[in-house]
Amino acid sequence: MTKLARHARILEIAAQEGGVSVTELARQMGTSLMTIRRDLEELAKGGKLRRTHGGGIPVEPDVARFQFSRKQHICSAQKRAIAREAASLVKPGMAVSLDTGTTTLAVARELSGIKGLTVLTSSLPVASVLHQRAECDLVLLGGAARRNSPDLVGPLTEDNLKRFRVNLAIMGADAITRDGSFANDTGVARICRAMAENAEGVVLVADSSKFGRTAFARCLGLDEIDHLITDDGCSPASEVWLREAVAEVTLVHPARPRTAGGEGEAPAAGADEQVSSGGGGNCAV
Amino acid sequence: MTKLARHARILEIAAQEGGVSVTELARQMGTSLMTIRRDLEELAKGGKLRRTHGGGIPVEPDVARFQFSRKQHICSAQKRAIAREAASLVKPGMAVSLDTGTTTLAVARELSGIKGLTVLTSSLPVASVLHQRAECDLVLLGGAARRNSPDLVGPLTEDNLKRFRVNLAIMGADAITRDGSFANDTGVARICRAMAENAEGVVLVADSSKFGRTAFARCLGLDEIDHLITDDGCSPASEVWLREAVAEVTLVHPARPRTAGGEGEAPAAGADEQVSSGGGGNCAV
DNA sequence: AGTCTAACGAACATTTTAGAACACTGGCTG
DNA sequence: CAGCCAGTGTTCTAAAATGTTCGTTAGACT
Repeated sequence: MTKLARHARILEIAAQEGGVSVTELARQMGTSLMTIRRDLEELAKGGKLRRTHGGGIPVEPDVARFQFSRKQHICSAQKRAIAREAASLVKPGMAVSLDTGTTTLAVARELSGIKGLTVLTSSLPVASVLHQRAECDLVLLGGAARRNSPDLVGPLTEDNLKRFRVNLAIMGADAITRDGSFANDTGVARICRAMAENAEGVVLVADSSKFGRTAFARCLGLDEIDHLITDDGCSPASEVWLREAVAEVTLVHPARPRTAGGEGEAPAAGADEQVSSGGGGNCAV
Repeated sequence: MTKLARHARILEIAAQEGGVSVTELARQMGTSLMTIRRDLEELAKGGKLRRTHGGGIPVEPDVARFQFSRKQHICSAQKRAIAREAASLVKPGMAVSLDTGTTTLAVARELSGIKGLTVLTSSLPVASVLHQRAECDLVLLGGAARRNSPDLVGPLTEDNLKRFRVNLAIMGADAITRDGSFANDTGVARICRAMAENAEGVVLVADSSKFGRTAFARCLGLDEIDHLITDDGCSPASEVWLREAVAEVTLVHPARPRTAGGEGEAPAAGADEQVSSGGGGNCAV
């Protein structure tokens, strides 16, 4: 085996496996360790590989990243609990649409593992979470990219939505009042309405901080919402009118840790950076 | 698993999940807790991660990332030169469409600074590069997300394309023969055709390694291409039939450093170009 | 507020790897 | 043919990485 052949093979393996080890390569190619080291050194010098102790890894994997404002750590425990509840409504094989927002993003994270899903979304973060999940068909709605927000709006998005029917639309809101759910952006509100129109069931996910505040654009009337999922932090008064107007209301209790997995989630809204020790349970976003 | 490989993985998980925990990472990577702690310490020291009790959170948690295959570094000098040449065809105020591929991605990078652009794309990396560029209106075509590639295909994408007319379609290819340009994916090929149909001008960007190889799905005939931009590594024989079939062909010289403006280079039609006779050169992909 | 658990980080022991120096091989050129 | 040279293997020592133990401390629970 010639040097160039080894180099090519090393790069191939590195790309495929995500990394190579000197000892493993030497064994595989029947050469000495020193030879492999010299190979790696050369490849690293040429920028084709990143050298590590004991081996090498491919150069920076290419990522497309969409950055957006960082306000998402707010109410993370509540959002996580709400998201779990919402995800429990999604059954294998369903088609669901997710609109933009931090809470729906949390839902997307919880959807992993549900098989045979088809997900329709206008949110790039949601798409990013579900992309490459083997069990999920992902359809990204077209549209104009909002400048400071990684999601798509506009007539194209709305028209695209008309082409699909989903079992469940899971949507967020910036504010909820007796008059319905509201968003700060009219484009987003229109998407929200379009999603609701093309879904059998409409689920609204929103932490309790959304009650009693107000936002610019109306999305949905409370009577259009089939199921509202929020946390137990809303005022008793709100709960009364909610239960009157919305077909089904679920209050989740984020503070109370759940059995499986053992996640002791940080309770307070102020504790934005707590990563609890337990299982992977740390949804800082 | 080596140290750097772990570091990369940790950052990846942190970005995707919104946080990591020491115990979880140690279990997942089969190392001791202390090793993970030292990893996190190092990452935190480098500013790549914020350390928390029990784990860490990404410094920029609010990022949508789409990972894709790591072959971008291949022929990067050629691609860059080609991209510059292609970008020089784009004038302020134009509407252009970009299809998927590493070369078109390079073009997107070179487009920054051109004012008043409207860009239409089915590629998430391209979108990510252009997103938040103040001078650019970005329309992402809807569609099904391809599993191992961060781009969108399918009937929705094709239909969406029909709604727009652009001045220039800038497209890549996986292979180019006398029969035209080819892609490895039929969906991508269809998008390519749809883009060409709705554009006043069609520019094909492809490094010379694409010649003489073959790919599965045909995109465009050579007569449908208004302008082909490639590097000087293609064989003289290829150059002959290219110039016969394609309206305009530009060969760029990546080795020869260009002046700052990037536009000064002559189209090199008659210029003495030392074309390496080796055929595709050393470009693997 | 007090107690208890889990995480932390320092110090040390152990294993693995790096890299320099030198020897060997086979093909090539003068 | 001798010499050269790139590539390779071998040996050895320093350095790096990792695991383990243990006293300390930050958070979580009551």
